[in-house]
Amino acid sequence: MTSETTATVPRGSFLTAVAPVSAEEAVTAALRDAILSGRLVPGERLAQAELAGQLGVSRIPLRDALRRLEEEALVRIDGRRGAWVTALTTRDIAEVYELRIMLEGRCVQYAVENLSTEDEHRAAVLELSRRMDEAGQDVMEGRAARREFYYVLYSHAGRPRMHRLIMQLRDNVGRYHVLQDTDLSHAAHSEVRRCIESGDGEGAAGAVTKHLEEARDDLLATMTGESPTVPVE
Amino acid sequence: MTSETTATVPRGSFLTAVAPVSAEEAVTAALRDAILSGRLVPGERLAQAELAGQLGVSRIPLRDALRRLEEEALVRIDGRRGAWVTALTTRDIAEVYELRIMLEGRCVQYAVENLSTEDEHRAAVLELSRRMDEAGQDVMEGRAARREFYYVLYSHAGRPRMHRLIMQLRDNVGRYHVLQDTDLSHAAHSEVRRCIESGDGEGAAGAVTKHLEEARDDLLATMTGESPTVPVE
DNA sequence: CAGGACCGTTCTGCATACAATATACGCAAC
DNA sequence: GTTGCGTATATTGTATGCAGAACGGTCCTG
Repeated sequence: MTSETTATVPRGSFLTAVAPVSAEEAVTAALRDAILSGRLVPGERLAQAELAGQLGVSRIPLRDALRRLEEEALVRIDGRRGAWVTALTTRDIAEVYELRIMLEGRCVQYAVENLSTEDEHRAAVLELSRRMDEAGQDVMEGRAARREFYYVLYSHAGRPRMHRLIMQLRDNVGRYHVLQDTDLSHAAHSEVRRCIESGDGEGAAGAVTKHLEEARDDLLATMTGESPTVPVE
Repeated sequence: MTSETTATVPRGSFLTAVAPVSAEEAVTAALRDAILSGRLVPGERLAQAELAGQLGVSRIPLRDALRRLEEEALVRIDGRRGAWVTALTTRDIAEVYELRIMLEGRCVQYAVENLSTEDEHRAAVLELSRRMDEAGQDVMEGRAARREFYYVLYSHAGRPRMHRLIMQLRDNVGRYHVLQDTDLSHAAHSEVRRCIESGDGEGAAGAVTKHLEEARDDLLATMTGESPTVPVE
């Protein structure tokens, strides 16, 4: 009940997976995927009528999707003037990483500690970890595998708000990474996996924190040299 | 449509921003105020047509308002079944306070440090602090004053995401407080004010953290004895 | 008498249509 | 040549109408 329904949305310029529940949800997923994958670049204008026509829906669910993505900070809606794909400045990036470091360290610690007493869940998480390591060849596939791994891992922290927040922050900065730090990430993820196996929550927190600090520094270093991320206006 | 209804809606208790902008924004403010003030209690059903009629607008802006409040976790929308005012469990309360403690300690420290070099802004914040102390007689007025004080204070941390997040978390648990901890709060707020005057960021962080821990314990103690906060279904 | 299925009602989600506002272009005045 | 204003266009926000799903009640059946 997941893949066959892609035919419901016709001329999908950007469209990968469609949720079969409501039009708004399908449009949200399509636009989110387009933004995260980079097909819709930061600063790009999002015209309601144009997108609605491309996705084969009315403007109402599309507006709802834009508003939802605005709450996820992927889209910026400015009064009656329109909507654009959010463009982050280096200051924004730094803030997002500061929040991630605060939240993810704590979250992964809770998750690892909880998993130490839930063998079947831990096995599933470790299976995702293994798949994450294997899918390192393709760039987008590796990114999706990492996202799913941490999504499931953090879901075991027993803190839904924290979990949701972290994933939003991840998605926000993830599209800015140029993806050449795979080896660096690989080491950090292996460390996290060992901590899951040994039930070392604090160790996992330290590994995640260190990994995030390195990723932040790496990203900020690449950004400072370039143009300031497409000023929206 | 009727011009009279627009006058009833605003109720701009805290000056967040600007004047009469859109119907959706007015409806959002009205519903948010109703939820935070307790006129709409947790678990209450929110029917679109009924609320739209009461507020004098169509169902479209009202739907938008409900979706926005859902993102603020004040409303829960369940598929095609309807919308309810969010009811928090003790576990939810604990998580929200854990997040607040993590975020607000850091945020107030940044704010106080930044204010130490911006005299005019610091004066404005201290003025709000004074007004907060004076308006302690009326319950709702005191709550609004506290909210505005921390809103403005935290806005000087230079971290808009953190600021927005904190205010959402505040609003979520604020409506559950029974408001008899005013003297306790008063001492904590005085401590924060002294730290603002002296530029002691770490001291402010400690005061806020301690205050939040006490407020959390107080709220959880009152909730455990009572009924489990209106189960939604 | 209890349980389940059918049907009417009610509500939500979506599409279409209309109104209002921001933007862009052209023209005139300085 | 530049600046300010007025009009035309484009785009968003909102209202109304319609289709489909969820809920409640009633009737039928074991």
